[in-house]
Amino acid sequence: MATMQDVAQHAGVSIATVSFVLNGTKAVSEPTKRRVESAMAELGYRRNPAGSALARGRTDIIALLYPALQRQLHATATRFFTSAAERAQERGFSLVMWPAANEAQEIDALTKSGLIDGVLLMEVQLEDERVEALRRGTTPFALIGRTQDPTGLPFVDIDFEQTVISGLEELVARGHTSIAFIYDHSGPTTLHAYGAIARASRTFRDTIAQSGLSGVTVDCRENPRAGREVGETFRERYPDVTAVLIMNELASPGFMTGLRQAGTQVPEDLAVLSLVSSDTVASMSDPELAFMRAPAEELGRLGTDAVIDRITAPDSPLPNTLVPCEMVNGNSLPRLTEQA
Amino acid sequence: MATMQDVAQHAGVSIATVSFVLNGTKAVSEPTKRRVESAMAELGYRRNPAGSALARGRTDIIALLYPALQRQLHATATRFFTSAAERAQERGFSLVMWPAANEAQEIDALTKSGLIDGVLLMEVQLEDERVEALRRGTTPFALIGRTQDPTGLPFVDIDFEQTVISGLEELVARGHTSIAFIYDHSGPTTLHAYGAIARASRTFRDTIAQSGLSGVTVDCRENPRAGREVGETFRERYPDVTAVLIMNELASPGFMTGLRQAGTQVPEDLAVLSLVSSDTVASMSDPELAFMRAPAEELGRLGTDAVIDRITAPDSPLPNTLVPCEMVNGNSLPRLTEQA
DNA sequence: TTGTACGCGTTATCAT
DNA sequence: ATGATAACGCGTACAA
Repeated sequence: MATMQDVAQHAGVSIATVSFVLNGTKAVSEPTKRRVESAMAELGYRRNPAGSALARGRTDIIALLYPALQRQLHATATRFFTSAAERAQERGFSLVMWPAANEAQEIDALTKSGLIDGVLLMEVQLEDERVEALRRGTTPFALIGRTQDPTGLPFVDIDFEQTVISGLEELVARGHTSIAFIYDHSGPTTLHAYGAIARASRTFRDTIAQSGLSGVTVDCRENPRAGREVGETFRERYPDVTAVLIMNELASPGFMTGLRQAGTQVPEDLAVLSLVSSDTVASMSDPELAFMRAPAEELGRLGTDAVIDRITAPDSPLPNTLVPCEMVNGNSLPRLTEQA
Repeated sequence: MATMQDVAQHAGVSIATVSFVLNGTKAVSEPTKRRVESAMAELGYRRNPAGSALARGRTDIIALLYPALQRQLHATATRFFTSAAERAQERGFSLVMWPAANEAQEIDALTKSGLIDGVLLMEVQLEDERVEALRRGTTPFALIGRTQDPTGLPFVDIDFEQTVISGLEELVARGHTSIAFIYDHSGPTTLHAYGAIARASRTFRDTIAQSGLSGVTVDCRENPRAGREVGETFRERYPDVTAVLIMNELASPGFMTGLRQAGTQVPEDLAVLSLVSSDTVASMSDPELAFMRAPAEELGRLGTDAVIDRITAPDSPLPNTLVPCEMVNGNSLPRLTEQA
């Protein structure tokens, strides 16, 4: 509750001097600096954010927008959040998770509220009205993910193209030539149609075509029950397929359960590789899933850096970093040595 | 960006009048009220939160503290968050999820920062230094959960006692007399030792003793892999047990997988009821788990109401509401009619 | 190097 | 019923 005024009196200096040592705004002689600092310590002084915000026109608060109301907040998203928050703190900002904000209207309300200096948007769709809303506005922002044409937008994203290619290589290295790709097809009419899926599925199709492999795509909604249904009929519907890439973290445990239910052995009858997943979910299945781990921590950090850079240096170049997933071995793929 | 000054000029009134109509502080004649309101609309005026916070000494921001860094943010927690945020908005507050804050020190930093009017604390342990920190401080708060002796603390919580009793009744009604209770025993030395587990396990023991049933408790860490290990050896280690209560959402899918791996049929060989869980996780297993659904939405609302009441009416009685879980049928219990 | 003084946007008191 | 105006706590020209 002590104010700068109190500190100034206690140290026998003016309020301006206190501000200078607090913010490093101007040089202050060592002795006075010490006096001020010990006065602050004694009084337990803390800067009042409201006063500071009013004077500077900034709050140093960043909102992480995640459409949790519709999408399940899965383990991967948690890792984004915590790493982003840590990085923000390192740079003197508070990053908090802001609820809702699924629609452009809510974005406008949030940005115009003045409470927020910047926005970090997750789960970006190919066509995303929230991105348009941010673009129209003046609040600094960055995307974790990207729209169809991210030109002129600051973003960091998973390198889905590279991830799918790497995943396919893992399968091909094990001799597979008939491969299925499972993901949620619900399409651009739903919230789930984010760029991740569009980019990954396109890469799958292109790579399959170029390499003379045989590939099919299989639809599966993002919940365990849907995964189970697909798993139960998979062998029957796709008898020639020997390997699966599944990019659907929430459905993957169900899928594995469904396979087992139908007597399909993994990896003997079917090899499975889960794309863009996490240790927690991968280890729910038996056998434990081999998976490509989402680089959540790194993207959280990079995303936070991107927003803060937009805030503090609006003229800095737009970041557009892509980070691939990292392969983690499980027991749902045959061992490579068998083929080598 | 329009200020009250702008609105006042536009409407031909004083800045004070604008404030009055904005806050309903004092009566204003209909005609002037209209003029002011249309001026606000035209200019797209929005109150500046920093200015307001400075003048009122309040920010109208509530922090939801969840130790996401150590604990997985599971589906149930998401439901808490969204319902709490909704309720806060209805009452004119912003509720945001604040990262970290696992330790008393972080609580102090947060509450003294002045950014926050109130705190809603989740995952409360029986002995919780964070609660002590809140108690020492002056920031209004409420708990979702409770400590060993919650006297004098504002809290809302799941009625674990009732939930366990109801769960046992479901099993007894199906003729089971030898029952296991699976949960994480890691104990008071870890973060996981929160009141939920302590209360539930005590109730289990007490009820078993009083009713002449046979019961055992089984340790299992909160991750799918641990669940699987327990599942794989369960039948062998506890051949007489015919029914299981499992209060460990993260481990439950692994447990079911482990049972199946070991050839243990559910519910024929073993009936399973998951306590304090969610649809998403319950439906990951096959057969789908019968479970007692955590009343997350209701607790989120009640918790938010509790904090806001502490803020706006510090003399109001301390809330201490308990809400039991609701039974949801799955396929992991035999049908009741078989026994009736 | 340090101090004075004004402005940031709102709220609330005290006049009128 | 409405208007002037003094806080609220901090940042920063501008002065000294």
